[in-house]
Amino acid sequence: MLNIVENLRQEIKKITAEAVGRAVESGEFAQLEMPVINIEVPREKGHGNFSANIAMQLTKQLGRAPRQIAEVIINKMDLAGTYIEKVECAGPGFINFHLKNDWLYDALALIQSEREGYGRINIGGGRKVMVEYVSANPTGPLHMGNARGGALGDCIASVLEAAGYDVTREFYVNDAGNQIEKFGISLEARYIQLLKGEDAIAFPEDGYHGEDIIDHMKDFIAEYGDKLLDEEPESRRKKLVEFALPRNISRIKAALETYGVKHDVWFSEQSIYDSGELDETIQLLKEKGCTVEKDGALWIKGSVMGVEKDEVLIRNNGLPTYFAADIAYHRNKFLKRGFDWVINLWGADHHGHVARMKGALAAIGIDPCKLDVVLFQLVRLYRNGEIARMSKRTGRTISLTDLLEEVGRDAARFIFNMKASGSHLDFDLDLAVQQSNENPVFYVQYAHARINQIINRLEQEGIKVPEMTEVNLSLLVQKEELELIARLAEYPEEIRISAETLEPSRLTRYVMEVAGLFHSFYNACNVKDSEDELRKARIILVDSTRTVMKNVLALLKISAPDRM
RNA sequence: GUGCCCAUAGCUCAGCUGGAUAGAGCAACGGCCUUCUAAGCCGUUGGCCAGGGGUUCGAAUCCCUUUGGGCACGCCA
Repeated sequence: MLNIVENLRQEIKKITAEAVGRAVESGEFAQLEMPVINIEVPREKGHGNFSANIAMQLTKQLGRAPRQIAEVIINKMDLAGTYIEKVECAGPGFINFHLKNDWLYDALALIQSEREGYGRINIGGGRKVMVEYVSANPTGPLHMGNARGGALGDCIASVLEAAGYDVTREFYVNDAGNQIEKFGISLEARYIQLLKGEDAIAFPEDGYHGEDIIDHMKDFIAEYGDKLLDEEPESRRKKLVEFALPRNISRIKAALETYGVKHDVWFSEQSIYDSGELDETIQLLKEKGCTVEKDGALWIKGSVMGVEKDEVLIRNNGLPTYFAADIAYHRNKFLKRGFDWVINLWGADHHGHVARMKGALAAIGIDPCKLDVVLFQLVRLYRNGEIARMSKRTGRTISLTDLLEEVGRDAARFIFNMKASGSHLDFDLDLAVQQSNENPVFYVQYAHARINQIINRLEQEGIKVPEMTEVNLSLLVQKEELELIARLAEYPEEIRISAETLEPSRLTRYVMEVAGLFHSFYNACNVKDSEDELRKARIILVDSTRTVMKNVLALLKISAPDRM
């Protein structure tokens, strides 16, 4: 539950503010308005562990050169009882803080005591947050967009859990409305075609042309034969949907499970109709004067949503739109179920929906800031250097299931989380299964396996991971050792930033860096054949590295193999 | 046409709320295995941060603009 880096930052902030305060008291500084103090980690190693830019910020107010201001502040600092070794003024007026190595040793001790809990922080304070993701159209199999959204949403949820939120993972099942109609019509057409020949009925232009529709009907006929041929079309379609929809949904569930994605709630769109919440919401909008009738339809005014155009809520055929249901659904999330924060993952092609959704929330009295929409760019698959669309096995569009069969869950989850959600993602199918240094998943897993083998080998020789009380960590002084520890110490901070930016891609990059630093350490520092005391200290470092890598990979739900 | 996203090394991408000399990985080139896993490590080469203006002590980062990509603009979801 501890974030060492953040604690240090706060401490340094306080020391700096107090020093400025003392300078004002003693008259060395004129009365001033304290700016927000920024403490950052400098890129350049020689610039210390932390750096403050307050002297530059004060130049205008004080009318003095920044370096002069910095000198005064440094002289007023009280460093007793801190990790700070020295403070110096550098460059145009930065105040750089250099820390004693003790902070690193204490970080290692923290990892040893927190173990699998290391990295967890509590910026969430147990607040209820919903992450709604995948929410694929249940009329067909999961595609690459769902695959990226699934990996991304699932990891966002995990990151928020690690950051101290009470997270609910939700799948919105679009089992109502127009596309279910279309699904029924498509099934019906295939049903008749299969029984009476292709020419018996024309397949609807805007129907679902996928092979899976035909497969459903083949199975239906195998089980029930032609008994629906003479049925009323409307009830026939209903029965066909009742047959096929649950099959699709359970297939989606199965595919997601293989993928390591498990939603806590499968929320049915139809239930919004059935519970009366849809009518309630529309009534509410009417009462608030947010709606207008024209051309036989009911519209929500663009003006109340802060967007240009009005949007249809109820069509002139009396049926509500998806948007109307979506407003009611979001009202349910916040008001009926009391979520403090809702995060939706949508493909970038839905971006047009964001502003009006937030606007509609505002119209029904919900703070739109409580809704965040993470838009992710679409995925392009490559095989043999060319864009791949079709599965080798099925000859159909590549589904999530096909992808998992081809590259496996670890590679899929890792690669989908390597890039920021907003950037386009090229997924190289060949690379994902390559067992080489070009494949980042293997690079990371190899590092973990290597660590594990070091510790195993030592244990076989009767050497165990020592207790902290019998270890002198200050023997760890080599560059490779210190850099590795420093990065391990930053894990809770990485969680914080990932949670705040909703970017789990930070963590895949982080774990790659840790792997890299470990490999460097491994090549520079021998563990097994070191002198006794040093070996103990190095075992602690290696074991801590294993803990951190395991924790990151567990969070991403990627396996951490013991040997490779 | 209007709106949103994007543009950084040959390629794929980082760069947190503006900070000091712009970073990784891959590719290319040169080294390192009788020693805990060479699926590894070390080193070298490689950049007018798309162009132009502005804001300021300071800009890849913020604002404006041009160009070049992607997407959305339906009584679809």
